[in-house]
Amino acid sequence: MSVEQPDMPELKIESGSGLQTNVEPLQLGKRLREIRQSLSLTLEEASQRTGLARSTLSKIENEQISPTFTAVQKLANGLQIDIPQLFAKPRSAMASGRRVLTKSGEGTPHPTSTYEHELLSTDLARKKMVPFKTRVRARSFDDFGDWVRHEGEEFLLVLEGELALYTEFYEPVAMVAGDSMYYDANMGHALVSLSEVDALVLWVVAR
Amino acid sequence: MSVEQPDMPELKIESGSGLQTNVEPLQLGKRLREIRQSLSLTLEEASQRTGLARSTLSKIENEQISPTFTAVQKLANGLQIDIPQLFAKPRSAMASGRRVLTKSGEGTPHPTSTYEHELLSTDLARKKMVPFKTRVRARSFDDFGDWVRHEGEEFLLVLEGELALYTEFYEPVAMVAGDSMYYDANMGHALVSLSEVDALVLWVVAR
DNA sequence: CAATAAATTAGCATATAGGAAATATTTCCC
DNA sequence: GGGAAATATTTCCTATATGCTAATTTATTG
Repeated sequence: MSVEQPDMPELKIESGSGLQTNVEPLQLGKRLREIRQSLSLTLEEASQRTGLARSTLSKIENEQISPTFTAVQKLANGLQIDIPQLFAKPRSAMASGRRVLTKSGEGTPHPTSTYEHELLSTDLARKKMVPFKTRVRARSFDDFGDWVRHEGEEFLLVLEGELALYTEFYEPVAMVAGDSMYYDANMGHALVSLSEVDALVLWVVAR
Repeated sequence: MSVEQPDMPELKIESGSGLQTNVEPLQLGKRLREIRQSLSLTLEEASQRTGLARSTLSKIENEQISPTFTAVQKLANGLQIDIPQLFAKPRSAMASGRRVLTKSGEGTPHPTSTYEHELLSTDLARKKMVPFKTRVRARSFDDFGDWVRHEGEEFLLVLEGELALYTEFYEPVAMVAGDSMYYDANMGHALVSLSEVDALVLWVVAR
C-alpha cells in the first residue's frame, strides 16, 4: 500500500540552499561592527568581554583576518549573541511587508485518504509557519498505515466536531470544538473523527 | 500615556541566552562528522568538494584544530549546508515528545484595552509558535495608540464575528469567520471588530 | 585471516590568526 | 584651531591553522 503522508502536504519549506549558487559575501566583519556598536561598546570593552585582543577585533571587523572558530565562540559568548543569529542574513533582507488573505473555503485543496486539507496562504513563500484547515475523514486509527511524523512543532485547534488525537507517547485524548493542542511533530500523531460528521481542525506547522 | 502592547502578550520567547551560563561545547567537529556521514562521503570526497585537505578535515572533526572562518565557509559551501544550520543545536537535543492540551476557555487570560487574549499552551516553554485566541474589543483604529509591531510572522484566523484588519502598507480589509491572513508582524497591524458582538480570532505568532 | 579502503597521525613548510605595543585617527573640550 | 583623551588601526612577533606527503592505525569486506 502506498504509505502516503496525510499530514503536511507538500511541505517543502525549502531550506534556503538549492538554487542559490552565489557564494554570498557574508560580511561577518560588518555584522560584528553593527552588533558591537548597537551595544555602544568600544573595541576595548568588547575586548574585555570577549577575551579577544583589541587589535584582533579591529582586524576582524575590517575583514583583514578570518577569525578562528574559537574566536567566533568567544565573540558570541561575550556579546550575548548566538552563532546562528550572527550568520543569519540581516533581518532587513527578510520579510518586510508581506500579507496574504485567504477567504473562507478558498484555500488550496489537498485530499488524502484520511484527511482533506485546505492549504492556506499558499502563495506566500518562505514562511515560518504552514497553516491549513483539515477535515478529518478517518474514523479509526487503523485508517493510517503508520504514525504521521515530521520535523517541527504543530499547533492544532478544533473548529468543528469531535475527534480523538492519537499520539505516540500518550493515551489518545478526545477533543471538541475550541480545544487546542501543541505538540512536537516528530512524535507520531494522527486524528480520528468521533462524531457523525467529519471534524474540522486548524493546523499550523512550524519547523 | 502608557504605550502598551496589545499584541503578543508577554511574548518572551527567550532567545536562548539569558540564564544559561554554560559555555556550551558546541562540538562543531562532531556535527561536521554527522553531516558528512549522513551524506555518505569519505574524507577524500569531502576534501574534493570543500577544497580542504583530508588531514585538515580529520583534524577538524576530531577537534584538534579550530577551523578558520573561511574554512567553515568552504565547508558550508561544499557540503550544501548553511551556516546557521551548522551551528544550530542538533535537533535531537530539541523537542522530542512534548504535548500540551488546552481545553476550550481554559487558556491563560491576558486582557488589554483593545484585545482580550487567551493564551494557549502556556506551560510549554521554548516553543516555536505562540498561539492565542483573542476577542477584539476595539471598535476603531484610534483605540490603538500606535501600530502594533514586533518580530516574526503572524497567522490569523477569524473564528467568530466580523472585523477589519488594518495593516501599515495596505488598505484595511474586512474579514469574516473562516477567513485567514498571514503577514509579517514587523509591519504595523491592528484589529477592529465590525459587528455588534466582539470578533473572536485565533492568532499564531512565530519568530 | 587477508586484502583493501578509510581514517588518523606525524613531520615539515607556509600562510595566516592572535596578542602586545606603537602609531594613527577621531572626539571632545577649552 | 589646538591640544588631550579616547578610540581605532597598524606593526611586529609568536602561535597556530592549513596543505602536502607519507606512515600508521583502524574499519570493511570477501
